[in-house]
Amino acid sequence: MSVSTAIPKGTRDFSPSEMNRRKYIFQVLEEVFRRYGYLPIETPAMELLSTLTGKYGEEGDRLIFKILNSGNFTEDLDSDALQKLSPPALAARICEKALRYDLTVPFARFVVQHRAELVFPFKRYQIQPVWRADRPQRGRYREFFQCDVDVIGTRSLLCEVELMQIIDDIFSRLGILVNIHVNNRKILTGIAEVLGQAERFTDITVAMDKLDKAGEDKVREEMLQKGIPETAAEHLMQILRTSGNPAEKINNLRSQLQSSATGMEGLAELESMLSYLDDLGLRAAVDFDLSLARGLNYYTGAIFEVKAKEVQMGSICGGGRYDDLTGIFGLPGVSGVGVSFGADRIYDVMNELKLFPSATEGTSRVLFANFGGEEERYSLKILDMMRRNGVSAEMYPDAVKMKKQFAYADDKKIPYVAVIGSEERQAHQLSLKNLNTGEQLALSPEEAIAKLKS
RNA sequence: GUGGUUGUAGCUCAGCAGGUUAGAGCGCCAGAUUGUGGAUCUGGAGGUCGCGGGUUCGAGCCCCGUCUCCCACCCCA
Repeated sequence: MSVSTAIPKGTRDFSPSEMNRRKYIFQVLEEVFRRYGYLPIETPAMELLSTLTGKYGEEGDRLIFKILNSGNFTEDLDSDALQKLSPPALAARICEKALRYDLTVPFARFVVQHRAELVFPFKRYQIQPVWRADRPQRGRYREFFQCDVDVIGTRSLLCEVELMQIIDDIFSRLGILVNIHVNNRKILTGIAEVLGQAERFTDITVAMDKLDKAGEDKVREEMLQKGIPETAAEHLMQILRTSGNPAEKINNLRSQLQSSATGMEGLAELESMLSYLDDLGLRAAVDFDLSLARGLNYYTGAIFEVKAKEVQMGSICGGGRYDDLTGIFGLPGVSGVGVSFGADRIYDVMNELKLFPSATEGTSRVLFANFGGEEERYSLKILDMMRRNGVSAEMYPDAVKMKKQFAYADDKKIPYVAVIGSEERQAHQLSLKNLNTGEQLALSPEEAIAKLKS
């Protein structure tokens, strides 16, 4: 009777070839992040539950993985309390830790905690897994990597512009064609104000966000259900129908949102950002998408979302500006902006489109065949010499049939096999066979190294 | 949290109206004269048909329960 080899729902093992491809994505991200002046940090997998709750909206709170306290955690609970407490209240009593849900909130906590040592504006990147107790499906995992870049400590719109450049840079390097959707929470606030429904902001944005997926009727229906007056819903629909290129949309909205100072400010910000981008000329298509809202309720300014053009998949990158995320940790008035790249979805997209370069398959450059005895000892020396000269090399550990050793090289996609039998050893040579072309040459160790490094 | 779907060899799946020792392809292992792979040929190993119960002379196939997988909604990377 053996224990099941199953792993928790929504988690995955990664094979060597998958890891090679994943590493490739991380390398590209990291290289670009560094090129724009961002530096790495890491934070723990778990945070105090109180650090995380209340930052992601009601839905988000439910999806936080909580960690049961150690010891006798029911000690101060009578059975009555167990029955009566709501799930969140009970969780607060018996769980003081939780797995991180994203990297932005831990980052805000980090900034406040280490503010004395940091140089502001602080630019950091962070590539770590996060956990969500969501129900898994296509492109959705319970454990996945986020790759965040954020600047905190400045309100400059140049940061938004820079993040857009980073997004453009990364996806063009990876070869993924994308649409970048942008909007501004202030514009959404303005719309809610103009509708006379400022206090229903969240309900309105949540409904609006579904526009492209569900359609007008469903959105209208949801709003009425949430108790928003029909006239306001109708007015919203009219505003959402604003069409044209970004500049036209902005102009059109200006006349509609005149009475909202916040809304006008959002439009000005967006316009300014887009004009910088016009100068810089991004490769990706940038679309002002009025229905883009984003559920994370800490965003206050610009918001972004990136979707792959050729694959049906949720967003592969998203983010925005948050004005007061550090406030709750005791440092008010510090504005930041950042985006998060979803490495796992990017992987899925690239896999589907076969975008991984063949170099990511790589392993050793050369396999030394093992003949055992004196030849084995001699081969080991040459092998060591290869490694000291920067050639990734390995020797088959057993002196088994050549057929089997060659098949191993073939399976591992090792391009060369070095054969050193008694003849080669006496001649101080090795037979180097290229498995792709079938060509086999008798070379000195030095010549072989030169060949393998080319 | 809501709705739907799936569960047979390591993988992808067949399995006729319930009837004898459950199949295929791929993969794996071993050979085709002992220093050369990816091809071909030959042979072989491997399954308590998700789990529990029921109906039946008899169940992979029917019924009930349960778990699981995947998909969609919600939300998001």
